[in-house]
Formats: sequence, structure tokens, C-alpha cells
Amino acid sequence: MTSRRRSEMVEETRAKLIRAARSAFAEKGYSTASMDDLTAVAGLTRGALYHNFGDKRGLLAAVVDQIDAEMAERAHAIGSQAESPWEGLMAEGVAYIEMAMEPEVQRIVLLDGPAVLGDPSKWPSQNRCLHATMQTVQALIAQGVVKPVDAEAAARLLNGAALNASLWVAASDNPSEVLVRAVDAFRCMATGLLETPA
Amino acid sequence: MTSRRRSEMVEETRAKLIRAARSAFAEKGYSTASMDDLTAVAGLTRGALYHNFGDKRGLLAAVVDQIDAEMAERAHAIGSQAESPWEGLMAEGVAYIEMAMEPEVQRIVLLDGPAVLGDPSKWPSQNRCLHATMQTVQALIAQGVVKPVDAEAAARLLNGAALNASLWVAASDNPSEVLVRAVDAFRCMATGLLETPA
DNA sequence: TTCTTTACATACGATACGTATGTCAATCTG
DNA sequence: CAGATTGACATACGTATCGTATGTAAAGAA
Repeated sequence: MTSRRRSEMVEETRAKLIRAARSAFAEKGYSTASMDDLTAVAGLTRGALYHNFGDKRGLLAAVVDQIDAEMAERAHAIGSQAESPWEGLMAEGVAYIEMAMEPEVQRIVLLDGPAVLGDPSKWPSQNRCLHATMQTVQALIAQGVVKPVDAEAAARLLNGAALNASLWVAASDNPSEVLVRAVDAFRCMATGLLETPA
Repeated sequence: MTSRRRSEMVEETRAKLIRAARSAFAEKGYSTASMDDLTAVAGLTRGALYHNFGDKRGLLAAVVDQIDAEMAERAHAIGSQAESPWEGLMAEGVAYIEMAMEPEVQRIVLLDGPAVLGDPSKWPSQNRCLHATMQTVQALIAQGVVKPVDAEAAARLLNGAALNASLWVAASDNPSEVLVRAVDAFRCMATGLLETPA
């Protein structure tokens, strides 16, 4: 009855650890979160951790990857519903700004992630996300909608501006009000990339 | 002969500690840098550290403040030499991108700083810098050069884009070549703020 | 069934932070 | 000028946490 395959068990413990790590890292921050506490919450010990993820960084990498993948999926879903490709790009950027207001994203992906894992553009997840926006930009350039700038550079600047704006919004005293200002300015600045500012 | 005033001595030890911390944090990163090693290099012990800066974070805050102040000064000096106020703003942004290629700036201010000290916009130094660009933007709006967007939001987006671009440049395999692409795209995107894209 | 390997737990050592305490010189006080 | 006091820093200590080395029991192969 309790007979599940080994691989299933492993995936379950990995999931349990990642789940515990997400909340621990989000609440206490990476450096303050204790591996002992973390694993205890998951009903395990540090042994499981070092066996599955190598070290503390490895666990963070797994957590970041999961969150980032969710973000990319959500952003893409939102962007693909837009009227035009350009509006899709804008909606995607705005979605990033809004998502980054969640403590998990904020603390783990934007603050601790870069410090512990290094430049985000090297992460597999971030590469996927960036690649997506890059392709959108590329397509917009081909259509003559966006000026013929370097697609990668444009994508990175858009992402960077969006993510940075979220930090501001989240840290502000009145997030919902600041969010409007941030989104406005974001859309305005982004029009610089347009061939015809319309 | 060795009689210096107490305050002079204190300033000197603080300076020695900050100097040692700058190189240690830049080379090993904040978390890996050992307080024992760090103080030993400065010819002191951890006692001096905790007396002068409270704790490890306090030392990082002092280091960040120093570096950031230097950055603001350099950026302003460069920006004020420009032909027009708008070109000054652009030059300032580009200066940030270039400065962030230095390991000290990169590692300490952009990576560890936010993770350990929290949102950069709350730092006294960053506030000064941001305030400067904010005022520039404000002035440009008054002159009708820049669209009437929220000045703070615009300043933050510009800063964010610039700093993010630097991370990309510094982490790339061919920094000098990537720098050109980043600066190009930055200037292009920033024109979105202009009233008349010219 | 027996042997091997996998998945995790337990035990251990090392490092490093923060605090509590000690010391010595500089300044203040009478 | 002598004694008291404060401040600047060093030393000593306790504790927490990470990573590894070792142990163990169950799953799968032979």
C-alpha cells in the first residue's frame, strides 16, 4: 500500500524541501535561514538536503528556478492575451513589476538570488525568460515596430527597469499608488524603442 | 611626537577598517569575508570593528556609503560637463553603466548591498544620487524637454536600467563590446521620455 | 536470497559571529 | 599634579551553522 516507486519518493522529498525553503528563504532571507530548521519543517534532516541539492546554494538555485519558471509562465500567459505584439511586451513588463511585489519573488529572486548565485542572466530560468522577451523584441524589430537596436540589450534593459521598479514599489509605503506611477513611467520610457512613438 | 588627537586616531582606524573591508568584500563577497582576516589585514582585531561599526552589516553599510558617494560624485562631474541637460542625464547614466564594471562596485554595491542592507533606495547614499537625477529630470520636465511623467519614477527606471545593464556588461565574455550595445540601447530607450524624440 | 546501491540520518569538526570582559592610554576633575 | 573616569581597542568565550564523513535501512539487481 505504501509501496511507491523510488523516483516518486525522491521527487516528493525534493518538493517538500523546496517548499520549506521557499517560505524560509522568503521570510528570513537566505543567510539567516537555518538548514536545520528548514529541513525539520519538511520533516527531514540536513542529510536529505546535501544528498539532493549538494549544498545550501544548490537548494537556493532549485527554489529560484522554480519561482522564476512560474514567473515566466505567468508573464507569458498575460502577454499573449494582448491585442498587439507591442502591447504584449508592455503587458509582460507590467506583469513582472506586479509579480515582484510578492515577498517570495522580491526577497529570493531579486535580492538573495543575484548575491548568492551571481548574475541572473546566467541562470537557466532567467535565460528562458529573457530569451522569450528577446524573441518578442526581435519580432517587433522585423515588423518595423521597434527600432533596429540590439534585441538582447533592449530585452535586458526592459527587464532590468521592470524588476528595479518592483523593488521600489514593494519597498514603498503606498505600493498600490506607487505601482501606477511606476507602470506609467515604464510604458513611457519603453516607447523610446518604438519606431513611431504613435 | 606620536601625540595625535583622539578623534584623529578614531578616523584613522575607521578608514583602515573600511579600506580593508572594501577589498575583502570585493574579492570574497560579503558572506565569505571573515572579520578576523579583515581586521588582521588592517592591523587590528574584531574588537575595533564592533566598537566602531556595531556589527558586520554596519561595516558593509559604511563601505557602501563610501563607494556610492564616490560614484555619485563621479557621475555628477561627468554629467555636468555635457552640452545640454538632457545629454548630461544620458552621460550620467552611461557613467553608471561604466562604473558598475568595477568589481568593487559590482560585488559590493549591486549584489551584496541590496541583499544584506535591503532596498537601495533606502540607503542614504543612494537617496542622494537618486535625488540628483530626480532633480535633473524635474528640470527637464519644466523645460518641456521631457514628458510630464513622474520624476521619481523616471529617475528610478533610468537608474535601474543603467545598473542592470552594467551587471550584464560585467558578466559578459566581451565587456567592451557589450558595453557599446548596452549604451546604445540605453540611449534609445531613454528617448521615450523625450517630448520631441528629435 | 544475497549483494549492491540509493536515500537518508547521525555524528563530528571547523569556522565565524556577537558579546562579555579586560586593559591601557587619554582626558577630565578637584 | 594626582586620582578618577571615560573611551578605544584587545582578548576570551559561547553558540550557531555549515559541510563532510560515517552509519543504516530499504529498494532493486543478480
